[in-house]
Amino acid sequence: MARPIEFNREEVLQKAIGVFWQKGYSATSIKNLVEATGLQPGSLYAAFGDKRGLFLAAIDGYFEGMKRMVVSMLHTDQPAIIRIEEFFNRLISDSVTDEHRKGCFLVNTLLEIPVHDHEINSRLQTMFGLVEEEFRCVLKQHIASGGFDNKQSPEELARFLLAGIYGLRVFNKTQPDISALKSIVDNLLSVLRVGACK
Amino acid sequence: MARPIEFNREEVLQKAIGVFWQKGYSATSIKNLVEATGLQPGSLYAAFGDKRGLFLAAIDGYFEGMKRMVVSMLHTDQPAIIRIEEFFNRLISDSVTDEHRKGCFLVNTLLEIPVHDHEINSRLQTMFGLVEEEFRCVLKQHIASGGFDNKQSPEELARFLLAGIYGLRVFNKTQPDISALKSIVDNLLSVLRVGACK
DNA sequence: CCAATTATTGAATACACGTTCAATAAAAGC
DNA sequence: GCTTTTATTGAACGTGTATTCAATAATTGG
Repeated sequence: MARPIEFNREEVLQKAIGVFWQKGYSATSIKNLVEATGLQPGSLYAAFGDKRGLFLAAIDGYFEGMKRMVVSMLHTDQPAIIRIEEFFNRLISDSVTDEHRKGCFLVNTLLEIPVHDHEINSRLQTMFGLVEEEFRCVLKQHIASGGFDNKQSPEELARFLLAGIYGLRVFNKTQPDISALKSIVDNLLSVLRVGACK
Repeated sequence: MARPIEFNREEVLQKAIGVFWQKGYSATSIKNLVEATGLQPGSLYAAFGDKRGLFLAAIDGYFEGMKRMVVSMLHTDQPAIIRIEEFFNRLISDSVTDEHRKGCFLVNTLLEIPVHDHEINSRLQTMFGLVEEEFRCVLKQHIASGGFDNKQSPEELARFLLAGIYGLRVFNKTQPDISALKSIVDNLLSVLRVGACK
């Protein structure tokens, strides 16, 4: 027995993600968000608290999509090493497809927000930690199937691949060149095969 | 025959770099800069035009220091591969030393500023291009001295190392752990040695 | 149809922003 | 010492900011 909410929260959130993603937190104004979402300030504040609350919701919403992508690429029935290759191929095609070259919203946020902002940074740490764990898991499977010798620990390699993702996303900002990205990925993945030539 | 300037432009610029580096462009206010430099708004505007002008000067000033560092590490009389190793060791020690974990000012800026800002982005592209060229040069020397076979082009490897730097700088924001950084660098540099086991 | 309840509106608020500029101060030439 | 020139000051300006809130609208239960 009350007036019902007129907007779709998920749609509004996705539009807000788009704005924060493209402009960053500081450079995004409430006016930008009002225009992008079609909601008035009051409705935005009723739904998300304040600008920071909406930003936190945007981070979480973005990560949901990212997690779905990571899981869908890394939990197939193909050999572990192929799954990792396909993951990086997907990363490349997403990078070159994105005409605004926004990169990864979470990486952008990581570099924008000062380290003393623990609320945001611990969130990001958890999120990247989950991706790292996915890689560890796949790498363990790869090792279990005789992928490479035990000189290479899955922990170490997962970290290396994570840093590789970071490197690719930043690189794509300066040189959005598909063949350059491919060559970087080739070199990245060559590390996974080094055990084979001992 | 006029009143002389009272401040040291270089000192002021270094202080401005510090502020922009820590907070980013958008989140830095003129008030922040006034407090950090000790100059009043008018003097700041007389010396650098406006906020953006001061930011551009800050980028340039930062790159000067960076270039000096890169050249000093990469132009020694040691073997090429050792110079690259020492460069990355320096990168690690700088990363763990920096208590505010500000990372690289230029990488931060690259991710903050939208791609359509050509003035800033072309500057950054040039700067990173110069670093890449330094690596290419060292890698050519390494190849010339029989470092590895010709399957590995210096162009490709220089790009890979550049992406490696990006990866390390971002990684350090989430996990400022020296042993993790070292292991990433080990894996990075292992790519340079892969030709040896063919 | 009439409360009761909640959503929406968008003007209003208080403050922070980047920038300017008239007033003042400090040096040098004559 | 007076004029000229330029640097410094910091208040003032207009605009933009995030946020609030009284007024209004839409729905439901009685």
